[in-house]
Amino acid sequence: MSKAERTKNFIIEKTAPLFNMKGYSGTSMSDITAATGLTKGSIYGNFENKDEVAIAAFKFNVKELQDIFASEIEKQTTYKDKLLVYPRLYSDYYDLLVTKGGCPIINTATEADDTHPVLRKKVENTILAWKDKLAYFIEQGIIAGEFKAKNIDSEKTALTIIAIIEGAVMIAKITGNSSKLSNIMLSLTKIIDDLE
Amino acid sequence: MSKAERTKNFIIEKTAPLFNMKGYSGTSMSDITAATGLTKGSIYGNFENKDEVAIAAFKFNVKELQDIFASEIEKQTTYKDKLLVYPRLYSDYYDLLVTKGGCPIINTATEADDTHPVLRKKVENTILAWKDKLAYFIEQGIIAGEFKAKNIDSEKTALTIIAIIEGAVMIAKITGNSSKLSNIMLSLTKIIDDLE
DNA sequence: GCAAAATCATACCAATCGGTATATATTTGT
DNA sequence: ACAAATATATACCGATTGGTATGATTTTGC
Repeated sequence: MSKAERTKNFIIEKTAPLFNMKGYSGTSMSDITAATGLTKGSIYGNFENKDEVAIAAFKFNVKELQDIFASEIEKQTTYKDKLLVYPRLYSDYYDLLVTKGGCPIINTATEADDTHPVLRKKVENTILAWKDKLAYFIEQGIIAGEFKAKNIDSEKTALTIIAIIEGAVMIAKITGNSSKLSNIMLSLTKIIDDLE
Repeated sequence: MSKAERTKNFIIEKTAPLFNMKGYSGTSMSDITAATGLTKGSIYGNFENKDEVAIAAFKFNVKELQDIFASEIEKQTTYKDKLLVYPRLYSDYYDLLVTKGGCPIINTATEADDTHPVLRKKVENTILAWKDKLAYFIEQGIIAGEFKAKNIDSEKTALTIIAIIEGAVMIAKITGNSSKLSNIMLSLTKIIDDLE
C-alpha cells in the first residue's frame, strides 16, 4: 500500500464518524483537518473535493456495518437464523453504533434525499441491495421449508424488516434509550418467527 | 392578530418546508430571506436568531402533520380504527408529505441527535408523546375488548408502530417509490389486525 | 543514492456564514 | 390625526466557508 493510499484510508477512517454525526453540510473542511491533524493541502492532494471525502466516508461507514453482519450471518446454518442476526446484533452492538454516530443509512438518507443527488443514489443502492439480500434469505427459507406461512411476500417482508430496524435506531438514538431498541427488536424477532 | 404576529407566522410558513428539506445547518439566513422575500432586519426583528426560526419551523411542521391525523382519528369510533388511520393516511398522503420534505420527525431526529441539543429534546418529546398516544389507544382497545391477543405490550407495540412508519417514510423517500411505503403500511396493518 | 514524482504545508482567495447597528417606514393606541 | 412604538431595510461586521496556487518535503522507481 503506497503512502497515498495509506493517507487516503487514514483520512476516511478519521472523518467517517464525523460525517455520520454532523452530516454532510454540518462537517466542514476545518473539521476534517482537525480530526486528521493534516492540512488542507494534504486533504485536497488526496481527494478532489469535500464531496469525494463524504462519499468515501459513507462507503466506509456502510462497509464497516456490513462486515460485522456478514461475518455473523455466515456462521448461521438456517435462513431463519440468518435473518435473526439482525435483531440480535442491533440489540447487542447498539452502544458501539452510537459512538460512531448511528446508522449511516438513515443519517445519510434523511440529509441527502432533497439535497445531494450523488449521495442520495448511493444510499438508495445500499438499501435496495440490503432488501434484495433479505428477500433472498426469505425465498431460500421458503424453498428449504423453514418458512411455511401463507402468502409470504418476500419483498414486502424484507422492506418491513429494514423499516423496523431503521426506525428503531432512530427512536433509540433520539431518546438515548437502548432498551427501546431492544424492545422493538423483540417485535422484529416475532415477525421473523411468524414466517414459520 | 398584530402585524408582528402575522409576519412571524408568515416567516414560519415559508421556512418550514425549507428546514425540513435542507436541514438546520443546510438552511442559511439567505435561504430564509429568499424564501420569504424579507430582509435580515425583518427576520431578526421577529426572531432572536436562526435557532428560534428552526425550532418554530419544526413545531409548525409537526403540528401540521398532527392536525391531519387528529381530525381523522377523531372520526373513528373504535380504537382499532384509530390505529389504522396511520397506515391509511401515510399511504394516501405520501405525495403531499414529499412536497414538504418528508416527515419532520425523522428529518430533525437524524440531524439533531448529535449536534443540536435543543432540537433533539423537542423531537424526543414529540416521539414520546406520540408513543403515549398510541399506547393509550392500545390499552383502551384492550379494555374495550377489541384487542384480545395474549400478552400485548402496549409500549412495545406503540414503539414498533412508530419505527415501521418512520422507517417506511425514509425508504420511500430515498427510493422515490411510494408503492414501497404502501407495501410496508400493509405490514403495519397486519400487525394492528393481529392485536385482535 | 539520486532524480523524478508525488505528497503535504503555507498562505491566500472570493464568497458566504450568522449576526448587528442604525436609519427609515409602517403600525399602533389614543 | 398624531406621537410613540414597532417593524423593516440597508449597510456593515468579523469569522468561516470550500477551494487553490505555490513551494517545501517526502516518497518512489530505478
